[in-house]
Amino acid sequence: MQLQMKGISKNRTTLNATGMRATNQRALILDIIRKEQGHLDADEVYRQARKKLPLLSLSTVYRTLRLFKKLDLVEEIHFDEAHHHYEAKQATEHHHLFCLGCGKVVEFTYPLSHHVKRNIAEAEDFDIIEIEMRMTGFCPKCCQDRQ
Amino acid sequence: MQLQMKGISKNRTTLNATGMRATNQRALILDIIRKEQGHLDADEVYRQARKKLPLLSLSTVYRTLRLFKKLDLVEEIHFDEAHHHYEAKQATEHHHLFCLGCGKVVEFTYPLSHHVKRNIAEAEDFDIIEIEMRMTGFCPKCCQDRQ
DNA sequence: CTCAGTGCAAAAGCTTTGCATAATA
DNA sequence: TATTATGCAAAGCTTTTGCACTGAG
Repeated sequence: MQLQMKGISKNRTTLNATGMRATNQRALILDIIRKEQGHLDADEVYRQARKKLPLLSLSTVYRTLRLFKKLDLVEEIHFDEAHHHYEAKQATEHHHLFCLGCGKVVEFTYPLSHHVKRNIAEAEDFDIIEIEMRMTGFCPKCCQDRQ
Repeated sequence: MQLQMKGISKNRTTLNATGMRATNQRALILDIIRKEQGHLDADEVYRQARKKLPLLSLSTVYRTLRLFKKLDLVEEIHFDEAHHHYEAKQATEHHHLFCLGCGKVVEFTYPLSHHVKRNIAEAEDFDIIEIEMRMTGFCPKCCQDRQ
């Protein structure tokens, strides 16, 4: 069986390039995460994916997300909530603003990496792989509502 | 029943000041988090606390940590692991380095807040409450081991 | 054809909740 | 004494795992 959807075949190529098997499930999940602007958690990926692959199991979603994370295809973000959120790995470094009022997530770029990586890594003799800056606060709308 | 331990009575004062009841459980948990340098998770707090209060229940630990977080007595940190870690609220802004090899956590200070808070908050019209920078990588020892 | 990947169901964490009891103010 | 907090047990969520079956290479 071959799925014929926009972007899917490109994803198959991506998957093949990593040496792992390009299954429909994996291609679809990668497609969903790449198309989606937001920051999906496992269950949201699952619900979206089942529209096209109704037999898909939640375990496969978890296994796939874990795999993608290891392969650096997706990034795991840690909000206040106990569970994880995922987004497609992007070229440009960006960070997250989390609104305590409405839960909205805003992405912003900030040239932190080069500067901090050099300074902190030297200071601490650490080999830095990743930087994640998470800011919480209130978005304009919620600022108003609180007054 | 009154516990007589170093620091506990001071914690009772802290607790009373917030308007909530100063129970032995709360005083002890606050004491443990304040004395501990590391970043304890709920279960670690529980195990330590039971040495002195053997009947303490894990639910109380969770309820207390949630309360302390709301009262701004502790800070919740998000590592890769799915569960939360807690540390006593500190005056100086600091961030965390997490070693992917051995799991060690290093704290470091970096004057990020003032600069970023101003710049990003303006850019995004957000009212920033908190900044958390989390870096992952390999500590000196694990760097060596990997070669 | 072979082995990696999947679905299902069950288990394993972590965290929250309901309720009777105990302790604080 | 009037609430508030606790302990226990049970439930709720998110995530992982075992195993037989399916499908990609």
